[in-house]
Amino acid sequence: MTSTPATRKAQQPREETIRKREDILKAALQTFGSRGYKSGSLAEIADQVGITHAGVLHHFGSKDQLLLDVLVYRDKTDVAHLEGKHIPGGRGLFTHLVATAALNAKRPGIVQAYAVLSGDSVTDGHPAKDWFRARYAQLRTEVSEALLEVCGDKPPTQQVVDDAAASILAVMDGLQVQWCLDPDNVDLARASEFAIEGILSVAVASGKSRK
Amino acid sequence: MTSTPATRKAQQPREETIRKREDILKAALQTFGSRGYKSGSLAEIADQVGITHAGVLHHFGSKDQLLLDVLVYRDKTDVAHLEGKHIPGGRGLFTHLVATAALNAKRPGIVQAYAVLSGDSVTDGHPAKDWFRARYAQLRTEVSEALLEVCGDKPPTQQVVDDAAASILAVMDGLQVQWCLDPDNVDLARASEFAIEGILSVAVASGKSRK
DNA sequence: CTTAACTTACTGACTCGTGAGTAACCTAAT
DNA sequence: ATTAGGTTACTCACGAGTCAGTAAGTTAAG
Repeated sequence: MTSTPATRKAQQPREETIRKREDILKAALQTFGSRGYKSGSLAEIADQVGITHAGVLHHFGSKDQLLLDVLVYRDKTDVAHLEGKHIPGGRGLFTHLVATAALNAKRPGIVQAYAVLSGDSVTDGHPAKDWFRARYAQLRTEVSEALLEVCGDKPPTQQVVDDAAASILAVMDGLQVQWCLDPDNVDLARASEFAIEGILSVAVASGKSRK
Repeated sequence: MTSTPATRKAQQPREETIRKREDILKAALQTFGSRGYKSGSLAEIADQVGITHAGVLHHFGSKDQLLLDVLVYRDKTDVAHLEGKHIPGGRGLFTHLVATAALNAKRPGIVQAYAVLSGDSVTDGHPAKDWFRARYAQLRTEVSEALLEVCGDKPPTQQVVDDAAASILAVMDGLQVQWCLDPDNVDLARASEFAIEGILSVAVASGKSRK
């Protein structure tokens, strides 16, 4: 099985193939994002890149695997357009989140995909449940750390930090759902900024007022 | 065709039938809530109440219609256990929301159903999209009105009211998703209370500080 | 009160469509 | 010559909706 031959180099696929795979990932994000995982068919994805559904399976092995690959691809490209490789910490994280919300208001497809797939992931036996759990756990940690940094030597209780971190992510996600359903009556960018800054200030204040 | 005989009264279905229909609705909420709309099959629902999928269709006509009926049923029972028939206004609304969050932490099934179905609803052509849109619109209005009432004669701007209302609903929904994925690391009740009170206080303060 | 006419609440069997995965084969590049 | 990147042609499974029939109840007439 694991006969990875040391003599043979890992055999990177051809340039063209890499591009093709990326095309498939884009198409899959589009399809899963707008129809959901179960309803999004391999055939529809394959169509978009001009091959058959069996061709897609050739590259990704199974539908489940494709979904997982789509998710990491989506994350990778999302971080990619940041100049530095990594998300900032401290106050910068929160301005970054606000900026992301503003950016998102201009790419409904991405927002819909996230709303659909994160909701999807809480169904029983969903293939991406672990992925989403881990992702949220990591995001909460990052936000918590940034929050502590902002508070300096007057940190709030651990509970407040945890609640604030979860709440900030929650409000962003929840607003995206409402915005997808009713874009004319929800101002995604503005409401996100209001809520993030609000929760942040309450959390920071909670630290300052401790004796 | 339209020979509705005036002589015959509208013929309410039998007691037993009403109970059966309710059983089906409960089963459907369970199934759609845990598997999603597309994956939840009529056969699985029918099994739970000891009939066949054709029997379910006899009562509800189509799967789409069943989903819609499930949603109104769920809302109805949710409000039912409130002593007064209607949700309170003013400050009471917010304590009610906090109480609901605490209650929800004890009924994971309901929470999962809501998380799954609201996410589901933003997919293209989803049968319950309009229903959810209308529901959120109404909830936002109710929260906005309650917020204005709390602020008294020093109301914030309309924008702040709108943003706060959407944010409060959003944070509740978002926390539910995170809690479904990772109940050990998210305290649904506590975080909901923190966020609701926090957003509320920021909004109220925003009104007071206006000149 | 009984019987006939009708309705309700189903079942079982079927159709029609869809969709993932597989296997065999083809073709072009290395 | 071999492998990567496909295609065509399947299979197998599932799921919604239709339909004919049936058993049980309901209503009205004699």
